[in-house]
Amino acid sequence: MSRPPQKRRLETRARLLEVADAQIANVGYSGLRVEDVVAEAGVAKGTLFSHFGDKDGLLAVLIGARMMAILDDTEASPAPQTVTDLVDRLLPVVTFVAEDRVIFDLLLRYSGTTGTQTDEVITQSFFRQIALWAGWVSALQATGEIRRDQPAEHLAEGMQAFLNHVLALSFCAAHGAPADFRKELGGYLTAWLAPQAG
Amino acid sequence: MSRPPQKRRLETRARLLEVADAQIANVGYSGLRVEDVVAEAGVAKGTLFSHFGDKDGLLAVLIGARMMAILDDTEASPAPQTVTDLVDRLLPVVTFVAEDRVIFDLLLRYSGTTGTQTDEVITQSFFRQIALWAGWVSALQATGEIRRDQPAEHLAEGMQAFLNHVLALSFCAAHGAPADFRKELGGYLTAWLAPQAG
DNA sequence: ATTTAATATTGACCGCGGTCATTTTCTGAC
DNA sequence: GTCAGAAAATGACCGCGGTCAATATTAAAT
Repeated sequence: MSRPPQKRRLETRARLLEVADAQIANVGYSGLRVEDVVAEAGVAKGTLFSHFGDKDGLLAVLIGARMMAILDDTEASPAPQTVTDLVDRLLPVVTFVAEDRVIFDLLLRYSGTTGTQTDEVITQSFFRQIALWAGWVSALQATGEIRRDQPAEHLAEGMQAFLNHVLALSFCAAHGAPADFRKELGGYLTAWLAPQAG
Repeated sequence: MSRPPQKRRLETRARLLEVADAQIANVGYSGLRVEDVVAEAGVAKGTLFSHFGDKDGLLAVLIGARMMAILDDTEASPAPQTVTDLVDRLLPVVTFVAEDRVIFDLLLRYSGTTGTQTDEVITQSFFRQIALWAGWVSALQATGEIRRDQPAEHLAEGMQAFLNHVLALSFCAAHGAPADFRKELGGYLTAWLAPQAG
């Protein structure tokens, strides 16, 4: 039958993640090459794939970890008091996602799946982010800063939709997302989240 | 200086597109292999890349053409009279985009760029679609079916944002988009487009 | 007709992600 | 200790997108 993973396997996995993370700091997510990772980690190619399935699986773990770190910071910071504050709170995530097209694509790909082994972290980070935003929205609904005619979770998912949209357009065009973020997404969101009668 | 393309080149390009389109009917967009296309077209590999840059460039032309065909049909049909009608009018596009993950990715990638040679068609189709939707929205704003506090173009882009979001989530989850389309996107859009005071 | 220069095409070659039968290493049973 | 069997790791191999210096074709100039 199936036994728990052995010590050696866990060490190999940790070393692969460590090496990949270090190399990404130099060449970026798009520039990462599997052969370089296994060479520096001192393992064979097949070993990496047996751990993470494919290259995206490896990246998903690293990206999920960074998303979690960003969410840790964000949760530690004070809650937004206005819609403008709320939009500003999204900046760290947007900046990270805009760092590399690969990040955007992978978050889009893994964010909705029920967690398997490889995409566990990235999936959790996604739901955690929506929950965090919904909490903010709910608080601002109470103060009348945000419309009350829709549930906070619904509005939070809408925020995600707008964010994806602007990021996608930003990747298409030459300009990076963070620079124009406040103008474009800010305009969408403030209008959309504004209180309304009925 | 630069001369206009020669007859032979145009013929080669047309043949490549023809063959690729036929093969896609069998194997789907994801299943298309460059080597098969050039083999059946009777040209060398490098020729294809000199025409379309990369595989995505070839697919972009074909996808753009299909988008244009869908838009032709849609424009020929009667204009929507209600928000529900409007949501229904989006179905042909959604069905097409959901046909293959590659379509979604490529539309996202090329839709915002200023037209170069390869992505010209897909870019035009994007702007045409937004303009078409904006026209519908504008008409429904006049009859009071849709909120008037934002310009029609703004709302049309928002529709695009929601549509992308739902499609992305649909690709992540197991269920296909068209089935749940009316429920998810319809819910978002009707609430968002509803008239409001202020 | 011949030359000339731009254009169009070729096909050998490469990079890199991914596979899989084989070998090595570990763990528990006796 | 040693033997059996599972887990882990190996490395030769493959598929396929993409490149590029060399070659062939075309159209204009003389």
